[in-house]
Amino acid sequence: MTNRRQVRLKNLGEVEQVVMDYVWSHGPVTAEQCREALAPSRPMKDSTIRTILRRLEEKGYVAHQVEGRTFVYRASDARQNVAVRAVKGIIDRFCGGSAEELVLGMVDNDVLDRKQLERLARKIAENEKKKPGRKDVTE
Amino acid sequence: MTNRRQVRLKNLGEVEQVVMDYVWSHGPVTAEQCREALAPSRPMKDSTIRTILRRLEEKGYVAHQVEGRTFVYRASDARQNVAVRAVKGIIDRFCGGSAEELVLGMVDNDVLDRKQLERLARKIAENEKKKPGRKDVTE
DNA sequence: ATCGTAACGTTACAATATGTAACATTGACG
DNA sequence: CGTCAATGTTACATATTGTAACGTTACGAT
Repeated sequence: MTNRRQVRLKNLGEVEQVVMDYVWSHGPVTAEQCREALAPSRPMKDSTIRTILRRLEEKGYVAHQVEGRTFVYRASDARQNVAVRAVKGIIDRFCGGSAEELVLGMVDNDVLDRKQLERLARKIAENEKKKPGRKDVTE
Repeated sequence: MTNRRQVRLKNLGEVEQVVMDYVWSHGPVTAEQCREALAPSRPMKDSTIRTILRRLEEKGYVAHQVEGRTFVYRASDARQNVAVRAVKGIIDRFCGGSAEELVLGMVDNDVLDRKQLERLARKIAENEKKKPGRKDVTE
């Protein structure tokens, strides 16, 4: 069985978030590319962006590989999976593990409307017919 | 229409989380009650717990009212609503606002399984017929 | 009225997290 | 061999979080 335990990702600071957004939307980048791209809205010295990237790597958000003699950073995991893990953390901390209650709350709070939820249910159901029994634990 | 903008709640530290869990599960408490209840697992000096509660109030998680000459603290909002707001924050930061995508990801990651989702859809649909436009989460 | 004490007010301090960056080293290339 | 790009190392200010000492105040018993 695959390892279910996901590393608890630490929270991101403001700039760290900005950098991650860039990495997620642009794919593998070097520190310099990153710096230049963010310069208009967020001017940073070379060493600054490198520190950020290094810390993001320590936190597990990105990984780098050496290409020639430059570091190319890429996201360790898709944005959405990170989001899901973050939500998982919230569920553990606030809801005693009940995701169902949370989603119910999301509907009640208009984070997710009924139409969306129903559409989701249908979509999932269809998907289920085509490729049945994907890693589902129910019975 | 009522104000939809909720104050962005700051994250909780470890002890802060513990204290909030206590307040959420036991209702209004004084600093002393809180201290005594948590003492077994988390011994704290009187001034310590009071500092925590004060900070929680600054962060908007609790509010106090004076009862005689004691402060009685109570949660400003139900645990579940806080969870939902936290998730909302995640959606903004990671998913560009798409809650639907997030929930889909939750299904893919077994945070929420298909049966739960379908049950939710049904529940919501039923509820919709009886009292359309329900609001508020009963904790 | 006085005083002990419960309850709050104020201030502090260490550890960590976060943003920002200077300065040092090193290796490929002209 | 020297330059320069790219990385390595170290620093430092601010904010957050956990923990707590010390100060002030006023209710209630004597």
